Amino acid sequence: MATRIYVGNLPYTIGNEQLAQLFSAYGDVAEASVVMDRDSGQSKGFGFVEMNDDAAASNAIATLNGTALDNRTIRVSQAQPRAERSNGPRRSRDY
DNA sequence: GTTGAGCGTT
Repeated sequence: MATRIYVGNLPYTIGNEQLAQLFSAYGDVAEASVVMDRDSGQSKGFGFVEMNDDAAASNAIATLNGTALDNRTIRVSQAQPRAERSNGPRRSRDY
């Protein structure tokens, strides 16, 4: 089972590899990505981590949630499903 | 700075 984790309130100094290493301490990280702004390339302040072991993921969430990283108190929780990028909600012609 | 895209214009 894979668990996807949302990590919010991240410092802009955090990258996807640092995020991966942060969570890899609690279990095997399948995927880790910090959301970057497409235009500026800067971190949006949050990211996502996917772990194969849901127990390790839950442990990582419980441990890392509410902890201060750099100078920010990060928010860690299970991620919500993301919109489909192939056929997302079109807002052109919003009636 | 708090839930991810991409779009090249439909």
